[in-house]
Amino acid sequence: MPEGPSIFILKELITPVLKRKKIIEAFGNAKIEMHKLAGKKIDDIQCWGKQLLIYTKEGIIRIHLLMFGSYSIDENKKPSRNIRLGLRVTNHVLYFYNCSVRLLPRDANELYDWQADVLSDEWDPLKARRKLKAKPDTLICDALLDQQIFSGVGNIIKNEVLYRIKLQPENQIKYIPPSKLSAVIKEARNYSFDFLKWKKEFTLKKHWLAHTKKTCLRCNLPIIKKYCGKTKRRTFFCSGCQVRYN
DNA sequence: TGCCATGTTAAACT
DNA sequence: GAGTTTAACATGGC
Repeated sequence: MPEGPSIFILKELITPVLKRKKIIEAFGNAKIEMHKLAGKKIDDIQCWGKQLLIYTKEGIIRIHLLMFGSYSIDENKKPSRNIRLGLRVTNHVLYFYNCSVRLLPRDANELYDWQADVLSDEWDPLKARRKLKAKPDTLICDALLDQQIFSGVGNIIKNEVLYRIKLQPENQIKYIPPSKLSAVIKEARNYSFDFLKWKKEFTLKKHWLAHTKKTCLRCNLPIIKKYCGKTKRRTFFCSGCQVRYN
C-alpha cells in the first residue's frame, strides 16, 4: 500500500470528506491526546512523501501507514480490528489501522522540505542533486530510499527507477556519470507519477519490469534478487543491462 | 500453511 | 558518543 503515490491517493480521497469539517469525535488506540481534537475544524489535508498530514488549529495529525497500515472511509459496521485513529465528521467516519499517529505542533509544517517530495509541484531536482553530491560514498539504492532526498520513493519505485535507467543499484554516487545521475533524479519523479496512474487503475503490479521479476525483458538475462546497501531492502536488478561503474 | 513484505522508530547492542 | 543490529508494529498476499 504505502509508497508516496498511495498516500497521494489517500489525500485525494479524504480531502472532500474532511476539509473544512468539524471533528465531532476523535477516538482509537493511538497515543495522542484525542480530547484536544474534538470540536476542532480540519483546515487542510496534505501529504509529504509517505506521510499524511491533517491540519487543525490544535496541531497537525501526522499519519504514517508504515508497512501494513490501512484505512477505511464510511465502513458499514464497526470493524473487529483495532482502530488506531477514528475521525468522525458530519455524515462521514474515517478509520486508520496499524499506523503511526502523532499530533505535531502546528508550526511543524516548517520542518517539511516540500522541494524534496517527488510528487510535489515544488519538487526541485537541482536540490536533490546537491543532496546526492553531498553523500558521495552512499549507494544509489540507499539514496533513493532517503526520504530527505526523495520523499515518497519506496522500495518498488527504487527498483523500477534503477531498471528503467539501466543503473546497477550498488553504484556509489561518486562513480555515477553526471548524465546518469540526472536520469535517476528525473525518473524518480517520472516513475512516481506512473505509479500513481497505475495504482488508480489497479494495474500497478502488471507494469512491474524488475520488482519481483525473474527475467529481464530487455536482454533475457536473469534478474538478480539481493538485499542491497545499508537499508538491506529487497533489490531486483538485471545482471546484464544495469551498469556498474565502480 | 508459513513466510515474507510497498516502512520507520527506538532500544539494545558494539 | 558513534555507528550498527534487532525488535516492534501486526496484516494480507502468495
